[in-house]
Amino acid sequence: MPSHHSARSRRATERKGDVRERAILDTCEALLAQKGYDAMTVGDIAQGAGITRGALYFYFGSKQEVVTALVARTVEHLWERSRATAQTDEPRQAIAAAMQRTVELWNEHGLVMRTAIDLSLTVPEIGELWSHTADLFITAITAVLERAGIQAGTGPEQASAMARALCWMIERTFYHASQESREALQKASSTCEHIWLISAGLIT
Amino acid sequence: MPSHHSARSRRATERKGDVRERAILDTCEALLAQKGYDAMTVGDIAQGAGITRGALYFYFGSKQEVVTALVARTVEHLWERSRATAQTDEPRQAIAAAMQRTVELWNEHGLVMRTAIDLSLTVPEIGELWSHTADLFITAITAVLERAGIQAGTGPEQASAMARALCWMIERTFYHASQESREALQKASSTCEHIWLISAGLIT
DNA sequence: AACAGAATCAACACCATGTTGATTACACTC
DNA sequence: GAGTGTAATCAACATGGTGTTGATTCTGTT
Repeated sequence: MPSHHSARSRRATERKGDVRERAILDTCEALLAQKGYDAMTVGDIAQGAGITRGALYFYFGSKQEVVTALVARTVEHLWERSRATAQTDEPRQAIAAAMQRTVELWNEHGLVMRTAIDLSLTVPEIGELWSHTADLFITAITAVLERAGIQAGTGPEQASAMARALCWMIERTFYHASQESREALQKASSTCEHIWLISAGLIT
Repeated sequence: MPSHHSARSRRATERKGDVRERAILDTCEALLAQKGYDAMTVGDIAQGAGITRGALYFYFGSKQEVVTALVARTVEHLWERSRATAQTDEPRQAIAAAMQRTVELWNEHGLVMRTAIDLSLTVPEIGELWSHTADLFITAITAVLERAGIQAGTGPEQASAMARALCWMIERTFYHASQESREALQKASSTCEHIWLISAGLIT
């Protein structure tokens, strides 16, 4: 159990290890795209990063830890992006903006997001990360629904539960579409937006 | 590559191997519930079924093949059940019936269905089985939507695409709820039904 | 120069998968 | 009921990937 991550904070000059760590994560992302999680071996990652397996285990405790770090890095982006988005008052605009942002996120990070979803069950840490991310989205959707006049509350037909279902709809639809093509993703986005609008009672 | 599955059709008296095969699948299902796919080893399955690893490899070519067979067995049930359901003309009734049936399916086979979904990416055969199953549902949902007056067609806001999104919403919502409890499942069902009804324009 | 800690690697131990070849149980023919 | 082919079984092996260890080299600091 290496103590790296605890005190890796600021440092004037970038440590050599930080470069290596980035190289490892980058390679991991590339290999994930090429061969998928199972087929990708620790040796592959090390080789891709230009070091030996042993050296890799100096930075990360296990294969899962590498992927978890990669997911964490990506998820950080999502949060950042979410915060940056201004909260619009008008529900219709808010929905359009949210969907637009989601398309961008999946276009950029679709691969890692899919991997995160796949590993949520088997790697508890990743499950944690992802469910936290989902909660952010669900909260946002809930707010929009309530502003659109949907009754607040936790009953099965009230804002909170509906937001949850809509969130899963978007996740899964984008998950599949992002495997296809950008066009599929765009089309999927339209469909989800449409259902969201209807559910909010904003169109008939 | 054993030739079992090709000519295993009818036989007056049940072969000993058929019993074993069932025992293997049953054990696999139990272990899946206990430890999950990764933690479950071929040795565990064999032991649970009362045979050695070698014997297991006589019946199945690999760990993945065992799980695939288990998924196939379960999915068979789904299809059967789907066929058995009478097609109602009245959309509201059709939707209620479909959701009711879906709750039952997830109550009975939630574990295997979750595993199927998880392994869809990594095990192509399972992906095939599951996507075929999903197509059945999507077709059924499409039919209901059209009967309720949603415009037919493949555009992003027409019946087919909407049905797909609704299907994924149901799949994912039930996937999560079935990990919680029967009550959660029931509540999730209400929410999904509600959104489906709204999307079909049957309630405001 | 000398020391500390960061970084590296070759070699090893371990465990799960899948394979092989030899052996036993079973059903069916004559 | 002896004989024969096929179904079923298993112990032993080969392979390959993971994670560990201990010794060694680099790099910055005083």
